Amino acid sequence: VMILRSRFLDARRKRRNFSKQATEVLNEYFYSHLSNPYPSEEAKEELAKKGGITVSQVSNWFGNKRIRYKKNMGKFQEEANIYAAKTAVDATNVVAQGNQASSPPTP
Amino acid sequence: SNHQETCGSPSSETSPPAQTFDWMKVKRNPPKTGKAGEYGYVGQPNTVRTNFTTKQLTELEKEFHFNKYLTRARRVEIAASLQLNETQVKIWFQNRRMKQKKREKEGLLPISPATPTG
DNA sequence: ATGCTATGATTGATCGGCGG
DNA sequence: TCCGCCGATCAATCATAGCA
Repeated sequence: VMILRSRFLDARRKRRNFSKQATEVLNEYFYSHLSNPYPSEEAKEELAKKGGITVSQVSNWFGNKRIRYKKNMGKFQEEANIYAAKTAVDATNVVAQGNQASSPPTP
Repeated sequence: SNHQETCGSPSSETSPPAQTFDWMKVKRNPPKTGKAGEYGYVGQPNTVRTNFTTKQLTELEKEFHFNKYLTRARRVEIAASLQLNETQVKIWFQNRRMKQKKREKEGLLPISPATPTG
């Protein structure tokens, strides 16, 4: 078999989990835009900058997050509640929202 | 430059952030890549992503370095040569071009301004 | 060490929009 | 009207990281 899957073991060999900061920023955006978690290219750049990761990584993160979220919504309820409380800027009621989707109130 | 999509029918709005929005219901149609071609016809859509062999990938890569874009004629040749559909060859080249574009873009400023956080 | 889950990356293929 | 391409995304899978 040899499982030609070898693929020369691409680059995904050694990966590092994102920092707490990055994960925090990404989740905040995701759950505060749960009705439409599709950040624009511009928003991705913003998130990438804040999280200290690349735009591609932001895209990958959202891609994985969306798929895994809808695949098993129940598993994310707890997480959803946590972030929903942090920032509630759901687009379902966006009418005249200003622009504060990002500005963690210093505790 | 994308869809807007308004929530379909989240049911009760007085519930926690557990609503079901349209994007959660999105479903892709199964691939119509009726591989086969060797022993005849296989009307049964693959339903699964085709796994290209190392050989096929090597040939496609080689061709890509020669030409980033394919002509109809060339596509037919390669498809027959590698026993793939013309569509698969076409799609492979499109994905390959996008991949190249991404690589070029990243290999330009992946250098982040120091991150002492480790 | 062993086993399972979480997660980032890769990639064949789809979706919608454009242009020829 | 049909076809190819682009850009974004989906969906399945790979391989490793992390935890018990």
